[in-house]
Amino acid sequence: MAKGSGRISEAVIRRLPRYYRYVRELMQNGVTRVSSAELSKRMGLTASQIRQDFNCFGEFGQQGYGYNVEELYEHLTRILGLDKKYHLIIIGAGNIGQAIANYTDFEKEGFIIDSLFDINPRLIGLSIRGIEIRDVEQLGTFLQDHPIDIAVIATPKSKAQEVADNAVKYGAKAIWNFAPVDIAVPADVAVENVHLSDSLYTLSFKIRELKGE
Amino acid sequence: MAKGSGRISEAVIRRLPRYYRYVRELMQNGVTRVSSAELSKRMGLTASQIRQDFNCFGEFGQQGYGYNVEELYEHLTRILGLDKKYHLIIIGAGNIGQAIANYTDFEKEGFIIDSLFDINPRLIGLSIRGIEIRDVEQLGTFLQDHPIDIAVIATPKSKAQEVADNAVKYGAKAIWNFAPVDIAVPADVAVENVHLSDSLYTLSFKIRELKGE
DNA sequence: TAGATTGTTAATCGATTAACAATC
DNA sequence: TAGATTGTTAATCGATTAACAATC
Repeated sequence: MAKGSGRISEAVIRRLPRYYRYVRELMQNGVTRVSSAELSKRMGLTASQIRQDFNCFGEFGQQGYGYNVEELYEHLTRILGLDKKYHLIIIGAGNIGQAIANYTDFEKEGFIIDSLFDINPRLIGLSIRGIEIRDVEQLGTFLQDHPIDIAVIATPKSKAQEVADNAVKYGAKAIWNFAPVDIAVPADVAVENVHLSDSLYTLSFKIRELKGE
Repeated sequence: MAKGSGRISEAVIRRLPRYYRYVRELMQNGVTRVSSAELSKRMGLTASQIRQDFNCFGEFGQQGYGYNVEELYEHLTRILGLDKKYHLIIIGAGNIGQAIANYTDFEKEGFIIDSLFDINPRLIGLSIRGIEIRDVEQLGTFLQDHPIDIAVIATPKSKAQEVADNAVKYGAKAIWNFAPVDIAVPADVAVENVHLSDSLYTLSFKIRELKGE
């Protein structure tokens, strides 16, 4: 099977952004080369695993040398699809929706927020960083004129599946869901469920566990 | 080895909050019993895995009957440590810090936010939902008088490790980190790194993958 | 060249799934 | 009782780690 064409396991996918972060950091610090052994020490993984992971996508290193940091960074950028631009909308302009809209780092990475949507008349018409909050009723009309890649779901859980379905119907290729419910999507749509409360509960679990109860 | 005392794998821990959510939903819908087969269909897991997972913590079911929903919910609540109260502080009162402070659901679950902290003089002295924003310089003094369980890190990444260290020094048992850097903590402290950008990058990865590129 | 480190195969480990006796 | 479904053991699968030949 040709490199880069095989199905990548979820475990590997989860590690990719971490590699990207660590290698970017090295690059920013002016480091020009790194071995899997050095990276393994920094990241708390085995060198073996790092080499296996990279080799899912190609041969990025050189025997006796290691990896060229800049090259590796470029590979990871491309693998993650971060060499492209993505158009987003945020559905739900409450706390989370606004926090994401205000977070400028995503835009620097090529994730462009085209609009927010909400059901609340007091919010509709306002802008966040110049991004207009529109009536969620206009979602379909808007998407017909402005094709998007990613719909961010930041509604209460009761509306989450419905607005996600709508976004998919109008061409969204991915759902980034912050509502505390698992969103179901067709097989050709990507979904990431970010469950903040789940994350918090694992902390209370671990606190209890560490206390030895 | 006695039930409930063995080391629980990370994979099981990640599924626990999901079980909790689904079982709570069943309970709220008035369902009184559920079999592992029914739950498996709803959650997209195998019935075998569900039974294995539950049996890490005890024997919650009954042959020929299944699981009593209310009992199972109580077990999961206790397992996750959600039968207790937790005191939190939020360090960094920017977008994410404020969004979390405004999110009232956590409080309902027993996670009490005692204070926010920031470095910005314009924010210090303000309140969010009655929770005061204090000068981050006062973190140590505050924690000496108000012991906390969880420190939420919502600072820029350059300050994240430093404020986490400080929180741990003054008795924090867990770190909930939203800064885009991996926080290191002693072995007796729990940590959850919530990397929103990592999550977003897996979406761009998957979009590319689904397109078959 | 000699030393270093990769890419890759083989071995190990752990997690998931299947099977089924126990029992409600 | 007969049917259903658990708890648990055994089998399978996949992911991680170890080892090492290839090679820079």
